[in-house]
Amino acid sequence: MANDEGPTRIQVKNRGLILEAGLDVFSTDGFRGATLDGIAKAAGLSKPNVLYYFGSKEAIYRALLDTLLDTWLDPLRALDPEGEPLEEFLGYVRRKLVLARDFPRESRLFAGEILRGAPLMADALAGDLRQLVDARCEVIRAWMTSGRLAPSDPHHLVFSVWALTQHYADFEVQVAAVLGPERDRWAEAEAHLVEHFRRVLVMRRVSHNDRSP
Amino acid sequence: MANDEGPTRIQVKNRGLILEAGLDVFSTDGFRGATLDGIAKAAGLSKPNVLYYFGSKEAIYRALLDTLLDTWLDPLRALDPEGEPLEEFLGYVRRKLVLARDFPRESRLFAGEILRGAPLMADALAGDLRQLVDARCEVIRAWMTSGRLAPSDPHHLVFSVWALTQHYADFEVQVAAVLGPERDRWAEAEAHLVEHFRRVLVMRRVSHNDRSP
DNA sequence: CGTCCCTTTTACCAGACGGTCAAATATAAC
DNA sequence: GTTATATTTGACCGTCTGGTAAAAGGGACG
Repeated sequence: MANDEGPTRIQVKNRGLILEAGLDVFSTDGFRGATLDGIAKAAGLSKPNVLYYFGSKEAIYRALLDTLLDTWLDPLRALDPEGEPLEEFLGYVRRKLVLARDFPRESRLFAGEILRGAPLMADALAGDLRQLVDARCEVIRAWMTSGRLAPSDPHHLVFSVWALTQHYADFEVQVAAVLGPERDRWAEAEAHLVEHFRRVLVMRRVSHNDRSP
Repeated sequence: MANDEGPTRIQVKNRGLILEAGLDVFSTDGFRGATLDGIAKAAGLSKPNVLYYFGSKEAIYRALLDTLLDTWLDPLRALDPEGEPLEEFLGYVRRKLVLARDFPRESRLFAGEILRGAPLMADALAGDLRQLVDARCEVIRAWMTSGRLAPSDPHHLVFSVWALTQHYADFEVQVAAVLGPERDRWAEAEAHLVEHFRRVLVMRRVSHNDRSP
């Protein structure tokens, strides 16, 4: 395996199989709930063979988390300071929702890690994540102070995007149980969220009797 | 233990200790991640002694879940069809947020169970939960059709309350990492959520140029 | 004091789990 | 085909885990 010319075809294939299987198992059972035997079976390999590619169960989990945060933050990263504020933000919401819809296992893996106190991600959260969020929040704040978006706390606004989009992936069984099998959860969610954030962010003309009965 | 006169004082005390310890351990480690030894140690009892009160690890977990859903739905149940719609709904949001703030372990326990596909709660979700939600959604829908709340899908509106309030409990480490230690997460969250839902729900006068540049 | 029942502990088990090791097998290079 | 290396396997180990059995405390009541 110590090789000058990078990974073999077989290595690429099997590492991929293992990561895929690991994503399946870790996202449904959590780190402690997952077993090497389970991952090995899901990958179609023997347990020692899995350990030949990843030295330990934790190594597989870490490898998954490493790529995860980056992908997960792409929609926020893509928020363009030069664009039209409202459409830019709604685009962010849509991209985040698409991510949740197309990669629910990744969403649940991430959720499980955070839920348990992020033992392996604390650094990334306080580092890369916080930096990116702070930077984008400054952009949003500028949009607000220039009167192009209704004012509110940018950080909590971002939290609300995370919460609302990931809810549909992380708590899918609950959403499905309440809505029933016929309704198209994801289509409804997109319509609802876009309208929601439109109402939250569109500037309205000040009207002294808006809140009177 | 088969007794005519209900549980002994000592039974009440120890069952309480075990449930409290179980809540601690299950909410941070999940069902599979939790161990009887861990629960026993947290409760200050020996493992067989724990099993004397609850026949199995799963029995402790079930006992916790059984009481959980009811408490968790109280704020929604308390929504009064006769009240003033907007304040009634905002009151619901506040009560739900207080619950998340004061009982984060319960929130995480619930989140973990749903995240893993709700193997022990599927019935409750499709039964009691769905019934209550459907009923309250009818109330909200009536408020909307009578023009006292801005129209939107009541079910997704309820989801958004769940998502936004529980986010602050379930992903507390992430919120804390991004906001830093100084800011008062819960106070800010309340202000932000109340304003958020106000904007979403307050009827605005129709204005043909609201969305024009 | 003795008896009954509730409670607690000590010792233990069978299976699961993460991981190791050496041998066997496949693959590529010459 | 031979050799060197990469891959795969079966057997195994120490530990952890949920759960059991039986016997030892302990308190209320006669």
